[in-house]
Amino acid sequence: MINFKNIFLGSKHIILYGLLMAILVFALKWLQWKFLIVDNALEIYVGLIAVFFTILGVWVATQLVKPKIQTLIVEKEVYITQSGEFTIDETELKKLSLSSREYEMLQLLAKGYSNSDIGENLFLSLSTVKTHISNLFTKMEVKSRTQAIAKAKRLKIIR
Amino acid sequence: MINFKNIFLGSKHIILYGLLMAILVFALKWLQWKFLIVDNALEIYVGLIAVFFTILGVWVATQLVKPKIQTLIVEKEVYITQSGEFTIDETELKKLSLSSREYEMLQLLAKGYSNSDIGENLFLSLSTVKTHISNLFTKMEVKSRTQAIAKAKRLKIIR
DNA sequence: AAACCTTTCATACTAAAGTACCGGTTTGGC
DNA sequence: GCCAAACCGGTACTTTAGTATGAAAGGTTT
Repeated sequence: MINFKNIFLGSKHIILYGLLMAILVFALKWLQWKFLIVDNALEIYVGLIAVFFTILGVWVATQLVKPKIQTLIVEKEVYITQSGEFTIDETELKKLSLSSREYEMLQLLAKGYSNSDIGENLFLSLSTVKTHISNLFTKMEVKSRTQAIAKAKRLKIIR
Repeated sequence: MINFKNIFLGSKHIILYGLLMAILVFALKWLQWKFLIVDNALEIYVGLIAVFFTILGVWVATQLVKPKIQTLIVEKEVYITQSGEFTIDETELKKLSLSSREYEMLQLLAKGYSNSDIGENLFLSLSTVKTHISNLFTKMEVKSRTQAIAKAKRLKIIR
């Protein structure tokens, strides 16, 4: 996991700090100019003191400050075998955009019905059954009823 | 999870920093003014500078310290769909007394293979495949490949 | 109203599946 | 060695499946 905070503090922070120091120096210089209260030696001295004690502060802190604790939550996947409960994959089913008759054909196909069986069951002519099944195959991109059954089961669109 | 620290450092941090610097500048100016009049107190001035920058250094360091990562493992339940615990009904399979080739045919039938597909796969002639499948149908007491597939799945003799 | 999809049915045809019967080889058990 | 079963392959035939194309009725959407 990327720690944005570290990146921020690791590089930009230091740059920012340096810049602020530079600005401070210039600000002091400007103030010095403006108020003509001049004591260059003192400014340099104070600046060195500042830098030194800043570094000292950092060093002291790194030696004494307790390390921060960041909690990283890791999800461990526990697999639970769910017995039997079959659910139709509605997403996959909608993708195919089958008509109701076509889906009906598919269900009966999977039951092992022949074309004439289906016709007799749904009171349709053999021609009609063939037409529906042919269209079904086109939509499912298969070439035979057995392929249709295999694919339908794989996609979980029939039980 | 929202990291308040990032928000703080992201925008308010800079403002705070600026404010601190402004205060510092004015403080220095004030001190400079004061101790130019009260000359002997240079040590106090430098001391204050030292203290201030030490604190600043500590503060910077605490911001820079790399957080120690504590890993917390949380269990997440994942439901895996049926296939995990499918077992072939050996009893039903033995009842049919299929030969190894016949059973092989059945498995490929269920995959949606055509007779010629099977032939090419197993390096058998179409005639041989037909013979095996025909014998398979007789043993299974079915009349078509789709019926064979349906029955085989019902009896749980194929996956 | 026109365009589109679904459903129904038809004919004609090709491709594949399935049956029946045949011959031959191999393999494992008695 | 013999027998039964499995295995491999073939021919011939019937049946079923699948494709192509068209047509008509009904519903929905634009």
